[in-house]
Amino acid sequence: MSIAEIKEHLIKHGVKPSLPRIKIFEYLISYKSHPTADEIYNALASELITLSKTTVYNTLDLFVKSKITIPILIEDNETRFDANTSNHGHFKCLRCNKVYDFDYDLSDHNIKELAGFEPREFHTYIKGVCKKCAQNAKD
Amino acid sequence: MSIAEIKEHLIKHGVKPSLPRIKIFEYLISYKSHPTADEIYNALASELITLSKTTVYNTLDLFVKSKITIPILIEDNETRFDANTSNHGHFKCLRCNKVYDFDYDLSDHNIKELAGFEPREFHTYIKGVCKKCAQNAKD
DNA sequence: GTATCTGCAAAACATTTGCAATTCT
DNA sequence: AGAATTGCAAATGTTTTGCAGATAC
Repeated sequence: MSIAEIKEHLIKHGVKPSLPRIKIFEYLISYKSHPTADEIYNALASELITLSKTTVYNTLDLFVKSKITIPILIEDNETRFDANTSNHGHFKCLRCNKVYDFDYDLSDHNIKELAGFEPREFHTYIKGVCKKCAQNAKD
Repeated sequence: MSIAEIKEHLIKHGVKPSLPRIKIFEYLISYKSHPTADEIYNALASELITLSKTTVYNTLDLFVKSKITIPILIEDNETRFDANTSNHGHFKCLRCNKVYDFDYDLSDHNIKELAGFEPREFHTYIKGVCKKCAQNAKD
């Protein structure tokens, strides 16, 4: 996604495309590392030298409310963020702590017990050991 | 589960059955409300008048390590706990904030993209509006 | 020129840590 | 006594809030 496309994307979802907002969104989509607010702040602070963590938090809150970013609650002491809002799963490696995406659309599965509930968001998380770490352990 | 059965359950999983531990575990299984550490503390403080939050946290950590309790990370500012360790899903109502269980065994579904990953824990969360709240909105 | 956006400093809140007191065997 | 458990007080770390200054339209 180019800067122009990011701007359009933000505007389409009612978010005024200020520089911090564009940069934060760009970071989310180009690194796909599901960063924390702190990681985003550290990554961008050298470029946006007046950036504050408050703005990072404000911006992420705005993105979540505007449905262009979803919070990933896979670890209890940190919230991670993902600009891929399509239904998919997250896999967290217990060794290297990286968070990977995987294709899985929970909403595709008809969960009979939900009868009566009106679902809005679907979240699928798996924890375990990733391929790389499992391989390293064997070496 | 009776007190005697709770004791046995704790011992079987390597947890010495002290009074705070028994009471905290009893609270988890009898209320099934997926309480936070704070809610557990408030519920038990009047009975166990010397109870501290540290002990609640220590005990919950011990339960999680001993695999007799799982942390529920459905909300970013709170960790909830569930003594039902079988694979199942959680539904959080965005209106009344209650967390409900539903039958869903993610591990039953063969997730092809996981090839190479070694899964250990499966978590399924859905947010939306529960039956009761949806009904009230119509009244 | 008014509304929005940004960012500093302080506050809030859940959780963790260090360590001393207590309990259990 | 010795080991494990408990609990107070302080620290930690993330996120939120109040408000003032900057920016945009």
